[in-house]
Amino acid sequence: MIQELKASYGHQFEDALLEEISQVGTFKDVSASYKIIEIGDYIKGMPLLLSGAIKILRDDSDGDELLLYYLEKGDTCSMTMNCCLGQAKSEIRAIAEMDTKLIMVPVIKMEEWAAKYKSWRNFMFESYHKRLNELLQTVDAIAFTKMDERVLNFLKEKARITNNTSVYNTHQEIAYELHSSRVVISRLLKKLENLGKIELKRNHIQIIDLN
Amino acid sequence: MIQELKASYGHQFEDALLEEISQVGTFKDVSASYKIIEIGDYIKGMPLLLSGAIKILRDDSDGDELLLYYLEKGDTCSMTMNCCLGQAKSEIRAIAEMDTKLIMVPVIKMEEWAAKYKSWRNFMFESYHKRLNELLQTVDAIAFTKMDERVLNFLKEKARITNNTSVYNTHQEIAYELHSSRVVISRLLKKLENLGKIELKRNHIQIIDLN
DNA sequence: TACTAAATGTAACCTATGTTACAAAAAAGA
DNA sequence: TCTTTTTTGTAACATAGGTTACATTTAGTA
Repeated sequence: MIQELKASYGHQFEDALLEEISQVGTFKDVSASYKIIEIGDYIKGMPLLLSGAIKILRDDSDGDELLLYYLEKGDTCSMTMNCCLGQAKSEIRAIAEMDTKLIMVPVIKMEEWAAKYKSWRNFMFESYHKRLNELLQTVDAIAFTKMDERVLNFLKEKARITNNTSVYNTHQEIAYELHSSRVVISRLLKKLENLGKIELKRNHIQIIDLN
Repeated sequence: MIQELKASYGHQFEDALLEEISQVGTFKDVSASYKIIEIGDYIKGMPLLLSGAIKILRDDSDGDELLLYYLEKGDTCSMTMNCCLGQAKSEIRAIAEMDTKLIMVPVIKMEEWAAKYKSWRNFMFESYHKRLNELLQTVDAIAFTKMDERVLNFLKEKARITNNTSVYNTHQEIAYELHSSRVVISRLLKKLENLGKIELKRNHIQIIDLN
């Protein structure tokens, strides 16, 4: 574990901190589409991502879903950090987008290390910072851009995250994550196909050129 | 200044910290609709609100606007904290919603105090926390609720912030903040009037019952 | 008071997106 | 192979919200 920890966080954390993390943290290896956190869950630990990716989703009361952003290697979940301070229940759902390795750190350590290690403080602030900006981009996307552009951006981002020019999602799944309907997504995807940007297959979408 | 500072922050900051703040902070008294931060501005200080309220707005590239949330007494701007770490340019616009008193703290102090004072660390984390949640609510509003409900919520929130049952905005101004058009807002306000929830006057809206 | 500018009301129309319904194609099982 | 389920394609229609255009009202001010 300590090697993988160093590979992802060695450049920013002191050895003493890395040591402490490996002492109290528990290693987890979750497979794709495993549900890590559900809305309303009480948070027991703070995840430090080693590899893979996690998608963070928001629900409304009617069960409608919306993709907020992805977490990747070196990231942690600010929402989790949130829960340690104020109310303890999760406001979001976290699902492994692919096979993912992470370390769970007990929440009590957060505060302790914030006092003790400058690098940890910076890490926490930077995480909040990144997440705020990602949420801002989500706001931009839903407030200022239309669905066709959002579909395009979804494909781009998903291809980047998975490092694959094929996106393995059904139209229905994309509709859920963008909070739209299957018919609308099929329609827009067909347009993108006619523009020569993608090719539609069953269960996946082959990306040709998204520019 | 030290009295006003204590009134707003005395319960959460140690005396030593309060003392330091009053040493290095500069007191500002800005009047309603004063533009405190513009998008692209370089941030020189971190604002601590003593009284009044500030609205935080997001723009897209075409100049379209969107109200993100309000800051009130005891709040600070997480976006500002952001700028000290990563890139220094502001992603948002901040405008005084009413006459507002605040203290500007030099950004260098942020880091220093985070190491020195536990209460300051907590304050910073809590600010991020609050802001993340407020952004989440903004996401909810634009993703999951329709314009009529958003108008209603705007009126509620504005009335709460200003502590006044009259909302002094033109329909055009509301349209800007909700990223809609004047005609649409007029239409929806008229519906609310017909429902007996409000009364429309020139330049302001009298709230009757928003439930 | 008369003129001008700002704010509001309203109709008619347009467009993006969502909904319903059903057919066709592909994959998975039996 | 035959049957069933999942996925995709497509038409027809509904609706919220945006746009244009113009009238009316109100407030400021010359």
